[in-house]
Amino acid sequence: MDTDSAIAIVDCNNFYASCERVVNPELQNRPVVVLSHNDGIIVSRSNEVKALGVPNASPFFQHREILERHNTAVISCNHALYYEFSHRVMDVLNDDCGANKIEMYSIDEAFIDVGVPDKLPMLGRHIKNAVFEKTQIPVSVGIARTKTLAKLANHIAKVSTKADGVLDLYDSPYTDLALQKTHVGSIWGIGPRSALKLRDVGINTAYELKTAEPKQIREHLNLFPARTVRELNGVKCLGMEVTERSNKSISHTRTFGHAVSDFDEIRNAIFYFTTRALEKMRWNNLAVKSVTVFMHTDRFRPVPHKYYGKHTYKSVYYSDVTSEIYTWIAESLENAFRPGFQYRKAGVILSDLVSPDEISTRLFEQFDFERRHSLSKIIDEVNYRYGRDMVRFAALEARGDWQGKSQHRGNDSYHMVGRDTLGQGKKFSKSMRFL
DNA sequence: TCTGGGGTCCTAGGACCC
DNA sequence: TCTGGGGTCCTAGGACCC
Repeated sequence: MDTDSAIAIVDCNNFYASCERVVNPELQNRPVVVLSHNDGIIVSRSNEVKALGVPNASPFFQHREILERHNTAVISCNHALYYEFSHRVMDVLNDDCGANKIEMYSIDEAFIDVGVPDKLPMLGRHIKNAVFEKTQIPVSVGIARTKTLAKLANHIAKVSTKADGVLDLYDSPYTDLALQKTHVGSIWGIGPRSALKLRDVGINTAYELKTAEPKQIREHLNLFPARTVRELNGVKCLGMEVTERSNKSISHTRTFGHAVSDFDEIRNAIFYFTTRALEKMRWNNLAVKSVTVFMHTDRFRPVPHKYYGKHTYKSVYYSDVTSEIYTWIAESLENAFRPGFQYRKAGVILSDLVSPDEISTRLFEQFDFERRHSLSKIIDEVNYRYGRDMVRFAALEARGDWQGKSQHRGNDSYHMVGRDTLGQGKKFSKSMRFL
């Protein structure tokens, strides 16, 4: 790792809300919120909504009134749309920003190793302008010696009118001042729990954390915050992760529209989740050895009986064959399910993933395995081309009472765009995370 | 009435072995 | 009453991120 090179982080402002504004310009002059699945919580806010004091990731119903009073556009999330814009933004960064290396960190953020150019602020300004010109998505750019400091620079660039979206702290005399003005909980990697513990030992600002004894930090927190302290001091501890890394787990989980206690209904949901997760797994060319099924009762409101059920089935070999993995899931489901509870949420997690070339040959079953493997692939293909679950196994009941509803769906046409562009996303598939 | 979903990494502690 | 110590592997849960 080049210890001198500067790291920029480019972060899209209010990404989901910004995407919605690009495709619907009438939203430009209105406050905008984007809601999660089932319209449960707010996952993206325009600046106007932030100014109203509505926090991110908070339940929509708690803020409905104030949002309506301010004529806020309320929109159900449309992931296909955000994927599409994510690719567009990443393409600009790839082609047009003097990058040595790019790490796509999330759907709306990328770290860029920009080497050691003469005029970093000018480069930052160029990146911001280029992305906006070509995608209409506003971004902020933070530049520094380490990822943690770059994140801080970005944070300030977003809120400071003087910075106007670009801040360079690479060799800046203002770095310590910026750290003094920043609450320790705003530092990347320091969450609410750690911030409380640090407060107990008299550390409140990022600057106090920077100048703390690493040993003292290790005594109170764990390894990661200790690394954060060194990063605040300009020592690179977190490198660029440029190479594609395959997922360590793939999951599909949902909160039900209402409480469900019937086994068959839970079973339908679980097999539906499994099917979605397996599609994603095969799309990423992976096979699985461990599957987990879980279900639990309502976390937020009192129920007669609480229950958190979970079971992991560990196979002795890997597979990517739907019919086979269904039998593992069925066993986990039987183990995790207890009758008599009001379930509110359930899910499936695939872990212990590996690419199929590494699957050891199963001599005695080889023929049958190959045959079923091809069948799974064919079903994926048909569903991809003609729509979800056009072809499916008898175990899968696609629709059920358990499904919730999104009330604020807008134009659905972008769902097709998402499908068409799935392939182009491959090179960025490494650490895709979703809000 | 209405409280998300998809990830990663780290650690403490139990089980087991010699 | 006495009742090792060191190593490894596994797992559940915590913390964090977007």
